[in-house]
Amino acid sequence: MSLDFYARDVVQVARELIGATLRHGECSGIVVETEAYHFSEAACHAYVGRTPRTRVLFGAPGRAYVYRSYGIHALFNAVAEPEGVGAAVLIRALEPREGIELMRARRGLEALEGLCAGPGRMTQALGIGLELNESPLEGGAIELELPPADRPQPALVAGPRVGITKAVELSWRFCARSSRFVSRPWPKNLEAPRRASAIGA
DNA sequence: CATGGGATTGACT
DNA sequence: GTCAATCCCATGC
Repeated sequence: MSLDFYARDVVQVARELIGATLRHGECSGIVVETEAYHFSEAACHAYVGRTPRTRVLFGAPGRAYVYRSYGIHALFNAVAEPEGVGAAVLIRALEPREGIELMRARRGLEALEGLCAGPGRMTQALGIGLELNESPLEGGAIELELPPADRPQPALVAGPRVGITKAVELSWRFCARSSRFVSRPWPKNLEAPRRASAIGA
């Protein structure tokens, strides 16, 4: 997947990453849930500008942004937008594909549906830690591969992002519509995903 | 240098 | 439904 893919509108990248394959070591899965974050809105870490923490968000697209959440969990993002624009796509859930027994061992859980259903659970299942911050998403320890061009893109639903208190009005969370591997049940009133860029919407 | 707040999860009432 | 765990880092004094 070329850098050009990531150097675009982060909301569009978040949509198109649904269906991609995320791989680390022997474990892999299909991305079924993403969220977009852009420096122009307050829920994004890059909202505060360039700091030691957010430097990677403003850096080259197509790299990993991995940070510690609540002192406990590692959350994995793909840096998007051209260099100089702070933005990233949070990968929140996978449909497990390879290395499932290793994922089960790491998670202490048998059920497929629970292995990668949530951003902290997913990184635990795949063994992604903070040391992978800034690593490239192609040719490095972590690989993010777009689905083959002949596979139709799955139907998406969009809704508000999970676990934030600012910029809650943005529908920048995307899920594969019928997937049972998403991090939480979808709200009752489904919202059709927006076609155009939602930056500033 | 002290403080406060999380892009969460799992255990518990 | 509620709540604690746990630590990095941005902020303010």
